[in-house]
Amino acid sequence: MTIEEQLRNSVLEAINELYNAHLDEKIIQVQLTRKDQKGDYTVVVFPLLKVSKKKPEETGEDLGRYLKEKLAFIESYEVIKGFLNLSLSHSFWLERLNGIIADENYGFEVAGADSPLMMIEYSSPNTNKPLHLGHIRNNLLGYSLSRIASVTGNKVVKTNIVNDRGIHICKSMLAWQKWGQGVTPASSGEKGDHLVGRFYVMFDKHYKAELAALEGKGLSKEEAEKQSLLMAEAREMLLKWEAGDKDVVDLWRTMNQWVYDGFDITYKNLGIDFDKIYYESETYSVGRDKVLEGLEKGIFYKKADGSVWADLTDNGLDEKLLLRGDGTSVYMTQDIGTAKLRFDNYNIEKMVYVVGNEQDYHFKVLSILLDKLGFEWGKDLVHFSYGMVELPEGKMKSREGTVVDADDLMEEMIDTAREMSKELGKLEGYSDEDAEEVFRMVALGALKYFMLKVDPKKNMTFNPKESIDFNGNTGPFIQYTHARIKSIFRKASDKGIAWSGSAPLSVSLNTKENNLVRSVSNFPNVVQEAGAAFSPALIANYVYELAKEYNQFYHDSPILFEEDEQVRNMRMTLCYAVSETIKKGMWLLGADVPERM
RNA sequence: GGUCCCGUAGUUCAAUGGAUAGAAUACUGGAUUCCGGUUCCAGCGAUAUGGGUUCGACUCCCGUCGGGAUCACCA
Repeated sequence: MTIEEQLRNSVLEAINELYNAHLDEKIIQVQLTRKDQKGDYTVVVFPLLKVSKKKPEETGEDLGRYLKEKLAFIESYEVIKGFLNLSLSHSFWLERLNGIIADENYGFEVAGADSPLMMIEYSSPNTNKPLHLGHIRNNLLGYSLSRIASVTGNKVVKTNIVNDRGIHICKSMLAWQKWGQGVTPASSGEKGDHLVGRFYVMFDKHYKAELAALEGKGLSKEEAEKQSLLMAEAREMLLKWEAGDKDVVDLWRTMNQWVYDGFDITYKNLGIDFDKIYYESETYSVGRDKVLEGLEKGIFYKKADGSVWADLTDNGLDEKLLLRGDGTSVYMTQDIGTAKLRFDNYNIEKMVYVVGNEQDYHFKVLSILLDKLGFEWGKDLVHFSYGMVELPEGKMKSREGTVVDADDLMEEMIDTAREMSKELGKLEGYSDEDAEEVFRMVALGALKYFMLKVDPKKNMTFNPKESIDFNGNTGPFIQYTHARIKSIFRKASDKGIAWSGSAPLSVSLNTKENNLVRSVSNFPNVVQEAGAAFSPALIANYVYELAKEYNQFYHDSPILFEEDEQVRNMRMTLCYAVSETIKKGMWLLGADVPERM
């Protein structure tokens, strides 16, 4: 039972005994006491006034007296306005501290055999262009969420749907055929996804030129689009692909493989992975079958040109295209098939889609369509909708070439980390490989922390320079704090200063020490909240706060220089607990912490 | 135009309906015999706007203004 739960139960008891009343547990508010007040936990008295029928101060006083008497760990209390602030005894906190460091999984609720299964989809790239900054936020959110879910009592399957077919893929294939002159990643040394992306852009350029030429002849934009030969060729290619035309399929396989090889490198560098990958090319036909089935059952309808639609006007939405006039599938079609396959493959309790908020409408529709098709889980899908990433210079626009490539960004961040670390010169004795590993940790830690500290729902501005600053609310600042603690322990063994491995219960704590123990002790609550709210940002903000608190403690408390052995052991225990908590918190963000940096 | 999301210090971000709206950065001033000064302390400075609900509103409701997304035989 957590401290809050104990307090909440005791408050309920108190209300029962003092006022002969019963209240719903939910309205009892127990929270950590604000830093500027004396105390550890605060009970908000206002909601109790209706049963106490007394003034807030008197009610708080009643409650404080009762709790202090009943709970041995309450040392003192103070009532300020409508708030009852409880101070817990130092020996209680110290005992707790020892319990925390003895438990490797403190704060983590590991899944058992009966735990619910959560499937989390993220990344979901198209195989026509390389990953960019927006994908990075997606991947980091998905990966962090999966870690958080895995330590809040869920079995987790990380999944990815690769959008490897469709008209957009045909565009890059066509461009390569026409203008590629047989170039390959091997022949050019270009990373596969970048090479294919280049041809996608090339198609677009030629297509635009063709449209301009047609419009120059007096055609309207719509007419020009209809008459475009390039687009006609792309559409024809898609038809051939769906018909299984050997040449087209061979080319598709070859070019997709180039892209996969490229993606693998990017994922590896980003430090993320998947348990199960679905390919749209393998799921779209399942979706098409379901759509045709729905058509037979009269759930959907066909227009004169043969296209299949869902009428969602009863749901307050529009009509939605499910199959084109020529019978080929669209995005929605495959998502129906993918969902069906997943629920066939796994005993999914909760399906989470990490997809940007520009697709809010799409998922609303998907959910309704699945429901209409008779899947009882359709309406329970969770669209984890996150905001766009912008740069200090403004929005990324592919047309204007201001898209930040994921590989380039990571490389630049690593370069910066390398320069900064070399200036510090704390890596003497490290091999080049080990040092490079540290540069990577710092660069990626900076990127991940910066992206994840922001509420996922909101749009954000990513500032690469600011993110890797070793000062401020950044990943490197947190990593630095961890490295410094590790340095203390190295120094201790150099100097032959032993650590007893736990804190003596008899020492007293100063305010900063007390706050630190309380913060470390609160870690499990933060993890649970982050799991419930699907919010890595809560973890990030917590870890930062902890690091900052630690630095305040560190600044004015001698640790190894402390002469009182008992106090020294307590402080070293505290240091250890903080370093472990920072490490775990950063792990939940998918970030590593170095021993030195 | 319909629907949805968002407006908090100069800037980037916080705040389960709870106390005097917190940080970071920038700027100004200060600390330090030291275990990693990439530290610590102080100052400066904000809830777009008008109503409503509440003991209590950045938070919930309605209006106005501003920004974004979406409403594709793109994904």
